Amino acid sequence: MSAAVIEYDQAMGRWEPNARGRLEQAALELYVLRGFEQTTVAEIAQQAGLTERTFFRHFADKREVLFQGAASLQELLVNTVAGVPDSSTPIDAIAAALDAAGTRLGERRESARQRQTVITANPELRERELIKLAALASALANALRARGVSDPTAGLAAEAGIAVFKIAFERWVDESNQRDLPRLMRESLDELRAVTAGS
Amino acid sequence: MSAAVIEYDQAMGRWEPNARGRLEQAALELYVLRGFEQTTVAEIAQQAGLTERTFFRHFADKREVLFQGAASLQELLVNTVAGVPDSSTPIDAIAAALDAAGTRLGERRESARQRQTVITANPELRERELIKLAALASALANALRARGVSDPTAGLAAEAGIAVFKIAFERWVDESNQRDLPRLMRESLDELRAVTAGS
DNA sequence: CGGGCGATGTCAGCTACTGCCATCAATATA
DNA sequence: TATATTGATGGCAGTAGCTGACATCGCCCG
Repeated sequence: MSAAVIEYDQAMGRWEPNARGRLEQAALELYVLRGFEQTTVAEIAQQAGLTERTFFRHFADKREVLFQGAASLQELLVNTVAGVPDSSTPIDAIAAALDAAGTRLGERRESARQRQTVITANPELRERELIKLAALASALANALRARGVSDPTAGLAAEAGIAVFKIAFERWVDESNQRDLPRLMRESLDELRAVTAGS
Repeated sequence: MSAAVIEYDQAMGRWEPNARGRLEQAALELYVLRGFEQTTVAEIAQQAGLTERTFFRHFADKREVLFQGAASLQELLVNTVAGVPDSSTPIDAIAAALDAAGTRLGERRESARQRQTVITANPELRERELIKLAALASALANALRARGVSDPTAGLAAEAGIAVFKIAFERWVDESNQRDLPRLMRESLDELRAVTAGS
């Protein structure tokens, strides 16, 4: 199933709709096709029928175009933590957030895999991914503090949650197994509980 | 205590000793003085009495000059995990590694603080720091697997260990408290145990 | 119909980073 | 002692990411 490669090029005038979306799609296609480093921003812009300068008005840099979903994922995590019953422990709130994230990300498996293949193939993109995950951890910690969780605990619970997220997502991507992402999240969290208890 | 600002400049000929060390020192001084972004590689090289081209022969990029200690820290962690008694659990091995790392890093507190101030002030440097920490986690996971720890557990224990490392180091840097770094590592690990057990 | 306004184009410029080749100094070798 | 070799450095040109300044275009609003 080859994704349709749509070319816009110079024929299109200005003000065709959804410039940002066209740039995103063009970037992903080219990153998959030739690799991240071998793709220039000028090429992306050309394929989207725009100029390089316009690309940088929509995205802070060449990497950021791959991480547009991060903001809404962060919002999902924070809202989930905020919406959990008052009686819940910090780790329960984290578990709920991981479940929500797993459900959301698990929906479009193939596109997630494709994107992740591009990212893991390039150290610069790995760096960007890691700082996005760190931002998620920071937001989770804040959400826990808003629930009254005290400071070192909030940070640790958030970091531990993101660690589980990373491991579960990694397993989900490279294994060709049947377990879905929310299940892997729960299993990984249980394994973290087991390993920290062991001593 | 102001660090002596040594200038080499054009007067020095080639082949003055320790070019790499001079570049490191010049870079740190300028990053502290003017900030990372406001410092050009040409300026660093000039202050070290070298050229920009030579800088890039010693360091892969402008950020890498701040992360030379990472390799030896990774070695320390891996060796510590490898040297722990066979009877130890994974989390014990991690605890030992964190203790060793805390002792090592705790020795030069002021220079660590200075370096960390530069890093946290700049997102690009934060990204580099995070990928170095991810490399530590990966190396830790490998060291655990070499001890026979099975796969999801090894990765989770390693990630959890690095999470504790991050939190403890952060506390050590911004608080002006008396607790030393190894102690903060132990306390943070205990808090992680407590939070994961809660549910 | 005209003027404001936001999105885009155009252009010049800086800087990080690389490849290629020349040059230098120390060391090995004849 | 003279010379070849070698490793580190300099010099230079070039690419690409990214930015600032200004012009231009199309839409909307009065």
